[in-house]
Amino acid sequence: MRFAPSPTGALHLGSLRTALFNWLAARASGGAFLLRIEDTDQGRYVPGSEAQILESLRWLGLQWDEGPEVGGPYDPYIQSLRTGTYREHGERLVQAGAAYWCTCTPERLAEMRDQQRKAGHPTRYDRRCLARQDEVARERAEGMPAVLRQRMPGGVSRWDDLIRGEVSFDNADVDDSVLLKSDGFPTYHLANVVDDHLMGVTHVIRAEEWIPSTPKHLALYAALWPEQAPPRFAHVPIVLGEDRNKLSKRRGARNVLEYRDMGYLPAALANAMALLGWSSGTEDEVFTLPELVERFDIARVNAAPAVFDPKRLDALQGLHVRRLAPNELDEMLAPWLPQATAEQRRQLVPLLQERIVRLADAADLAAPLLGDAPWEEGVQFPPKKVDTQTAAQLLDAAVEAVESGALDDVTALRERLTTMLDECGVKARDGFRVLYIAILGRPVGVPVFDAMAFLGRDVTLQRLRAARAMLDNAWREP
RNA sequence: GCCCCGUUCGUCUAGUGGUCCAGGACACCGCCCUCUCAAGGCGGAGAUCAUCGGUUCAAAUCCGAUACGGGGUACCA
Repeated sequence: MRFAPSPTGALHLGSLRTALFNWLAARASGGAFLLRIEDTDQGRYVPGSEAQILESLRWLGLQWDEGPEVGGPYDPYIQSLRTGTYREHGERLVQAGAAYWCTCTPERLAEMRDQQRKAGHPTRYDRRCLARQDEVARERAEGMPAVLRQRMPGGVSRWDDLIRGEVSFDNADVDDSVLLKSDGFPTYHLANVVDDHLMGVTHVIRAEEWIPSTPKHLALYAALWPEQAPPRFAHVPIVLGEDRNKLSKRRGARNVLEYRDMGYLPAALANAMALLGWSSGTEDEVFTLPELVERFDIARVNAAPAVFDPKRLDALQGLHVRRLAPNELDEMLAPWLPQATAEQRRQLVPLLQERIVRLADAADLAAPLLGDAPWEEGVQFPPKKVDTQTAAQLLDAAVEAVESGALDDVTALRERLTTMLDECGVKARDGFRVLYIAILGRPVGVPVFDAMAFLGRDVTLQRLRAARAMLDNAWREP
């Protein structure tokens, strides 16, 4: 199984899923996962994108068995370093009568296609150069730019797609594609087939957009290695955005590294992507990577395109976060809470684990505990259903209790204050909002008594008194 | 234009001729729990299985046509 991205940009969710399915299929069957960089288009090459792709795969945990950096028996795994091989195979195709040189200009081709379309015919090369190969050879010798074209055989192409079952094409509808460009680089069709064969690829798992060119690949395998069976093909459906179009950067699709930087867990992202088009067949849906490997079967992948739902990713992410052992989460949170000491983080984890989705959420939740707690813009104080007098009384009682060491037993403190509020006729759920605002600066957040214990006596008293002072001010300026 | 692929709740899906007047998950709504927010538990609403026709005692499941969606049609991958 191989994943063969082209370095024309960062790794997006669509290609990520293709990579994931390849990796899972390889791991599930004990096969090798091979990574190959298809950089045969010099015009579209984006510097740095290759490194980004590798980093994305590594972050997700999709380790490749052969490929860049790790090497392997068929090194190099970068197509721009293998151009000699492609030319040799191009030559072999010419000898076998399966390819021919062509010197037609782009202008002529465009005009030809125009007319074919107008006449209601499929657009395909008219083989003008095939009929004048001697002349073309002369032109090439004179330095005229030329491309090598595949000579598509007649008949019907069919294959048993692992995902779609039998697919067939009338070869008369398939074009004589360019195999070697005039700059000497191969196109995908040639490079891909040659490399997959030479590298021993047995299963080609790629996106659906390759279905129409599979007949070309099949013809190439047959011409080059007539004795051997071509690899099996599995064409996975496209991932769509919420607008039902193919995910694209322009429409706000993010790349893998952006999800990492937002604080998603690699396991959650992989889980969400696996569930797009695949299901275990049971009602379980939350899986780690090893659990996916155990259950994955490429034949269970759906043929229909799937819409990516970020809400589903969030839900899965929450479940994965809660599944983590406290010390695992602790470790993962470290980069997000740089100002916290190891001990503080350890105390924070139980308060955060059930409340965060993205790891980045931890920073917001913990902010009032690790630094100042400025009051949220527009916060109502005292809050609804709590009169100023009760709020003052509550804060006074809290101050007094904390002064006499109540933070050693916050449960008792809570009970005391609850009783006090009862006597004032205010429900605890309403009254404690006063405390939330005083301590955290907003009416919601981590449990306030735990927060006070975390902050310690001095900071707690300071914040309670500050809130108390606000009430006095409010009195003086009605 | 030509070719190919697809079509089950808003979304992801289960379902491979009878056990499906279609099951689960996310999202949504309600209730419970509760110091807030979450988390968790329970419940609700939500799909004439794209449409039409055929095969069959029986069809979401098999066949055909139509519609709609998507992909391809490059010296991009």
